[in-house]
This record gives sequence, structure tokens and C-alpha cells, in this order.
Amino acid sequence: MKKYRILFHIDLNAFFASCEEAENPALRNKPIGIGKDSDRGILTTANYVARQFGVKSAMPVAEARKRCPNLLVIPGNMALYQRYSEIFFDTIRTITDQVEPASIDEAYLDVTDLAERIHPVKLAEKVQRTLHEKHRLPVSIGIGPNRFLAKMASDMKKPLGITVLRKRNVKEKLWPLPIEHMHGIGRKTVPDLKLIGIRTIGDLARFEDKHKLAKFLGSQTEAFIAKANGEGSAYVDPSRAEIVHSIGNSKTYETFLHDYASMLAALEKLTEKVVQRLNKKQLATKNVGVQMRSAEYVQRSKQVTLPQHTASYDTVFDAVEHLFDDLYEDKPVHLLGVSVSHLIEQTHVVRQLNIFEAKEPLEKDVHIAKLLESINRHYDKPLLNKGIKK
DNA sequence: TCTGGGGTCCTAGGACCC
DNA sequence: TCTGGGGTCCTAGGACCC
Repeated sequence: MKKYRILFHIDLNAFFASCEEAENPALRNKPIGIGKDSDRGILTTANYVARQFGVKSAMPVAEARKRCPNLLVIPGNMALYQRYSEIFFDTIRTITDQVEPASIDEAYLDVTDLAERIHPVKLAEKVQRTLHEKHRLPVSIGIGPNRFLAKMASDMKKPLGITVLRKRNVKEKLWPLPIEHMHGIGRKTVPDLKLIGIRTIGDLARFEDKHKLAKFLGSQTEAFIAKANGEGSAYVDPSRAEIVHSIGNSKTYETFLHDYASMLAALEKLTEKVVQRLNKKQLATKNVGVQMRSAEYVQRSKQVTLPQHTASYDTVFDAVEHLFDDLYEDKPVHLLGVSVSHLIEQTHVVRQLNIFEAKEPLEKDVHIAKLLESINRHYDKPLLNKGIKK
């Protein structure tokens, strides 16, 4: 067993925009943004030409246009991006099977064994070249001894970067970065940390009053400090992405929904989509939720656990309707959502009980299915952050 | 700047059981 | 009597990520 591992974090640059450019070369060198071109629309991605004008992800289209009047706004095409995502994963899996998808456009790779034959940087160059030249997909690759350093490294040079971040370089390369660049520290936590004098990752690494820190970082305190010091999990789990925990569809209505009937009709459509996706994945759900956002942007939600797993539209919609009746308050609605969770494979669902059957077999089977699921999830993984109690 | 849509994980209180 | 302690599940909401 090696003392340390070598991980890649591969990140597709401006992914949605890159897919559009790959499909339509005429778009290259023009500023483009992906999103719905409407009053309330926001951009999911912008290409690097647009970024030079200060256009960013999650920016309202109106603001992006102010900064870049020639911006081409292209509606998203998830089917296309899904296809390119498959090309991406197929390509990197020809290198190694030690690939853990982290999202549609990101992956962690364990290349420790490969590195005995080929220098990691050479390997990264090869992967990057193949994806770029053959598939027109620009990627940045971070190389490090654990997930965190590899991830932070891939962020350091974009697009088409290759960056090595070793533990011994953490002080000079990682510590000077502003704390908001740390993966896992977001918009809400940054002001809290600044209040106690933490402005850089280095400040966090050296912060001594862990008790004070725990007020803001909770159970993650130790893990964050470790990461800031360049430590962290090097475990790559190729099966991780296969476990889906929830499926949901939501929609923001530009003209608010005003009456009960139209809201219910909207929920029907959302439920159809969710149940369709559930069945496509051959899964069954035991928990149904409804999300609602008012015109004032106040979010409310309700969920319910069903007596048994189901993949039936009628059962799910029945739950949705009940939940919505509880949530409904005769006020305009901005967003509605339907989601299902506590998912298991349909093959693990025991058929509906009838009165002649004992109750035990069903519960036992579901229990075993759950147990297997949780064993798969936890087995051989670091105990850190994984909800292991005390 | 005035905020999409898909997710994951965490927290905290309450119900319930032994 | 008027009250322990551990554990699990459920629910609502929130932070964060891409």
C-alpha cells in the first residue's frame, strides 16, 4: 500500500456553453450565456468571452446584457449536455475505472496505480488534449494527494489548466486564498468567519479557538480545519453517483399563479415529470414533498412519509394534493416543486400487503433493502462527515 | 443584481419505543 | 410518584454546490 495517493479533479470549463460551441462552431469567439431569455431569467453559464465582460453564472440576464450588450442568450438544452457529459465520462473511464462523478461536469479520479507508469502531469495533459481536440471539451485538471487539494487545484487555472497542489505547497499556494474560495464555505458563512478574523484559508488553518469556530461550522469544524491544512479524504468511490437520494422537479412561474385550480394543475404536471423520472430509473419512493415559494420569496415546504414504497402516479399525486392543501393560503405563488426521497430499487419493493399476509415480511424486506443501501453507502469510506453519531 | 433548477447534507425538535 | 437515558424516525428549514 502506498503512503499517499494521487487524485485528479477534472472540471469541464463553462460546460453548457462549451457544449453549445462544440455543436455550433459559429458561436466560438462570441459572448454567449446559457439561460432563459426573460425578465426573470438567470444565466447558468457564460463562456469565457462573455466572462471578460464581467458576465457570470447565476447572473440575471438583464444584468448580463448591461455588462455585455452583444451577449447571445441561448436556452438550455439538458439533453445535449447529458450527451456530452456521457462522452466526458466515457473518455476518462478509458484511462481508469477509478472515476467518481461529482456532478454532470466534474469527476474525481484515483490515478495512483497509473502513476507508476506515466507521470501524472503527462497523463493529465493527455486526457486534456483528448477531450479538447477530439470532443471540443475544454477541461481543467487539479492534481493532489486528496480530494480537497485536487479540487482546489483544478480551480486555480481555468480554462485548460493543469495544476499540481502538493501538501508541502499548501502554505504558499492555498493559505493566501480568500476564505470564500474554500469549497464548502458559502455566502452565509463567510461573514461569520470574517467577524472572528478569518479572511483567508490560512487564517482558518491556524485558528485556535475551535469552540468558537464550531458555532459557525458545526460538526464540520474539524474537517474544515484539516482541509485548510491540506489534509482530507483521498477515497474515490466509483459507485457513489449510482445511488440517487431524491428526485424533484420545480418551476418558477413568471406570472405568479393566483388560484388554487391553476396551482393544482401545475402540481399535476410536476408530479408527472417526477414519477416518470422515478420509473425511468426503476426506483420507488417512500417520501413525497411539496415546495412552494410566495411572491415575497418566502419558501415553505411539506413532506410526508408513505406507509410503503411506491412508483404509482396516483399514490404520489394523492400525497401531493394533501400536502398542498395544508400549504395553500390563497396568496400568489412564485414557485412550485414536487420531490420524492427515501428511494429504493423497485425490485426491492415487496408487493402491496393484503389482509391475509402478515405484516412482518414486508417490513423485514424493506429493512434489508435499506440496510444494504446504507452499507453500500458507508462501506470503506472515511467516517468523517458521514453522519456517524459520536 | 433581485434571484433557475437540479441536487446533497446537516440541524433541531418532537414522537415514540424500550 | 412526576420522571432517566438511549435510540430511531419524521418533519421543516437552511446552507451549499454545479
